[in-house]
Amino acid sequence: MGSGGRPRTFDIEGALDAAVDTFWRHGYEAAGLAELTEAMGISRPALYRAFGDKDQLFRSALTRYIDQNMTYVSDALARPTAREVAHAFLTGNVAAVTTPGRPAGCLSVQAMVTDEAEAFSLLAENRRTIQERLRDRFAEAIAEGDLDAEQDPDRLARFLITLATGFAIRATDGETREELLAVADCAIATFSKPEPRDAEATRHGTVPLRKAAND
Amino acid sequence: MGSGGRPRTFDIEGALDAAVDTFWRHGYEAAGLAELTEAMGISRPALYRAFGDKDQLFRSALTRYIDQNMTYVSDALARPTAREVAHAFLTGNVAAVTTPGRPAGCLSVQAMVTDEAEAFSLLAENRRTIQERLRDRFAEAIAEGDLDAEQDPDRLARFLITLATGFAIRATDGETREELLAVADCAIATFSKPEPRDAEATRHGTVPLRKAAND
DNA sequence: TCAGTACCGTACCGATCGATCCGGTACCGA
DNA sequence: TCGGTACCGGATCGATCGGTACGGTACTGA
Repeated sequence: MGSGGRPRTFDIEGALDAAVDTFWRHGYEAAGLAELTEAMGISRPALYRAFGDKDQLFRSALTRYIDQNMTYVSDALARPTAREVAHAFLTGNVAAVTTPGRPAGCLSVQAMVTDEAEAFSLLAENRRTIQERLRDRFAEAIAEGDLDAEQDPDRLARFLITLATGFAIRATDGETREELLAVADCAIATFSKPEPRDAEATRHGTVPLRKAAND
Repeated sequence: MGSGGRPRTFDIEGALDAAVDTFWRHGYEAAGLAELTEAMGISRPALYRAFGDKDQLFRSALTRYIDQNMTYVSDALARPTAREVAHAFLTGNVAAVTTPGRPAGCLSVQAMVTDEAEAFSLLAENRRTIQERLRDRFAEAIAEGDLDAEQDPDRLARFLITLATGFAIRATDGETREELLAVADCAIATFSKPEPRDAEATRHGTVPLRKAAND
């Protein structure tokens, strides 16, 4: 029983990186097999042998993209205060979507064009996962007294995710890193501390309202 | 020489509306001729005779979409205070991207997948135009004393556009209108008035308050 | 040496893409 | 009545889509 066979003649991770770049630039539908194989430097059958089909290749590429380009999410969540979490998340996102030498925007948003394909659910699921991690982190911050108790963790998490998603689109519109960072600063103000002595000022800076329905 | 010819047998505006819906649901690339012609109820050659080619059809559809579904932008800009402008813009956008019976999201964002096509520039240009109108409006608000003079009109406009763009994506992720409205309320707090002391009625933003002092 | 295995890539598959050819038809003014 | 014109749509175009069949090759263990 032979365990061998002809060895692969290309670097599979290098090829995957090229696939990430291609999907990132053009999205799922617009990235054709011809473009993919040319960027990856391999033949069409080699792609199918190594990665399955186009959909599986995209899933592999998305996983690698998340591992390599969204580490700022975990980094942000590890910050000690809610305000720092929000700040690190937004600035990290801006940096990621405006990295020189890489395609503008975010693969998770850029590829969303997939017309009700299976891959679509992966992207929304990724955003939902990050949103849940942010929400849990802000709930913790409230429990610790780090964040105003009147704030809704779910709403704050949604706020950050929505803004970050907007950053990805705006970056592909040509917005610069500095411009997006300035926008991020607008949002940080939402994450004020309880300010026990001057409660009224805190109340002014935030907007207490009906809590969002969560499902 | 005859000026006539066989009359068109379909409603060209109705067909265009169907095209808007199809592009809205699937984006530019994913909306195929077969799907378009079926939705529009006309044959393929009829489409080309009436609208030119696919690209020109999309431009016509985008124009009609803007005319019919983005009136909230002009409405928002006409509000008396900067805070009301911001509030009306964001809530109007949320309503537009979560209208029951219509596709979730925004055609201008959904169709952005067009792989460096000419149509792409139209979409970014549309966002830039709106951003400029908001910026001018906020500059005016500062001049009138309606908005804190330390605010940057350009940054505020960018902030709203970015958030609205994010709303469009998040709506297609399945976020509900209420959830997005709650997020919008987060952002309204940024538009504070020059004199923070008398600001008490910042509830859920439904009741915009005019500045008690002069202007 | 030789069967087994997994890689290689040329050439090709059916389906679908956007776009058009062309014979037929309905309306105009002369 | 008739030439001119513009719309009608079935049939079809070449190009490209995602995906594969297949003959050839390089490595394994027996």
